[in-house]
Amino acid sequence: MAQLSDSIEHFIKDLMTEDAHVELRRNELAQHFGCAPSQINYVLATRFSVDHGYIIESRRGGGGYVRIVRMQTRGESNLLNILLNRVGNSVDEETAVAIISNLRERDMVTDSEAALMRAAVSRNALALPISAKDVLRAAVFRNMLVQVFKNIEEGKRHDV
Amino acid sequence: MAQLSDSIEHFIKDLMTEDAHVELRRNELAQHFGCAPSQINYVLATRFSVDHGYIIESRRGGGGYVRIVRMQTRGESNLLNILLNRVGNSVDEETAVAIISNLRERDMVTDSEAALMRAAVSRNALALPISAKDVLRAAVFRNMLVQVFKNIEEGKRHDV
DNA sequence: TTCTATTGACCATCTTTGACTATTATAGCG
DNA sequence: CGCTATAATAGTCAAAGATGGTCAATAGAA
Repeated sequence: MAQLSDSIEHFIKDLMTEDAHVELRRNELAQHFGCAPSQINYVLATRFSVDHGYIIESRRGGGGYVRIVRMQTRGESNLLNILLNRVGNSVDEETAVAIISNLRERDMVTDSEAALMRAAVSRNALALPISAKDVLRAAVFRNMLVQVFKNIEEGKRHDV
Repeated sequence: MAQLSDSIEHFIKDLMTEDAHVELRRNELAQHFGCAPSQINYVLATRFSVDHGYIIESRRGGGGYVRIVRMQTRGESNLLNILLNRVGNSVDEETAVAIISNLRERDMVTDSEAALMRAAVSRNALALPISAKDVLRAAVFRNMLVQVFKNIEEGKRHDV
């Protein structure tokens, strides 16, 4: 069944056969397919999620865009999902630190990056008068994990 | 998608590759880009703020000008204190992002590190059912700032 | 029925413009 | 020379324009 969503999905994937990322105008794409703009979001959410190995970035306003970035196609994208799952909605510092060490051992982050991540999830960073520290840490950490994997795919690790 | 604002930003930064400051006529620049003069102010406000590491000086009337100066600091430990102070107990995302881009421009963090930091302070990371997001962001961010400087100190930036 | 897909109304964010304001230099006047 | 009018600049701010995001209701497929 050539659903609209499927067509849009294939259209985008065709655009990505060369490059690991595309940038497009949500409204243009919607117009091209004669559908509501929010349909594009639906496709992105259901077919280009982190689980599927993609990351979406976007910007509103004049000159706005939606960028779709493909992450690993091999075992590691699976690793990201495992880690995100492990983290879930709440992690303690010990676990987070362990995961970071693991990423370092796999050489997926540099020493500096690992240190930065530890800084962000440390007790100290989250020493606030709120009780949900683990929840918070998980939210921050998840975001950073996704970022790490995106960097790897974009080949941005060996910069400067 | 070279936005007008982006073009103007790059134009100005190109002018500054040599010198740490440029002086220009607002109206001339606006005419060069075929836009309203106030557009220039918009670019200055959004891309050349103090948090981005620039200072704007200007003068009206005949022979008026706009001068853009890249801030310089004596020694990095001093900068750390300035930034920690700036962050204080609460920062909004915009400011945090500006500071991160400032660190990047000074080549004090790599692209990956900057991206990690952005991930940690993003709205998304802190999308929690608590109201004190800015406070929280400040806490996380302060910790990362300290770490950045520590990384530099330890000479660990130029890692594989 | 239940899961997936579509749409539309309403929201958030970023950019660009224009009308109005503020400041400074200079030419002309007394 | 001192004052004033005018011209030449730049600044502010709010409105309009240009995008994209969310979510709940509805429709369609399995």
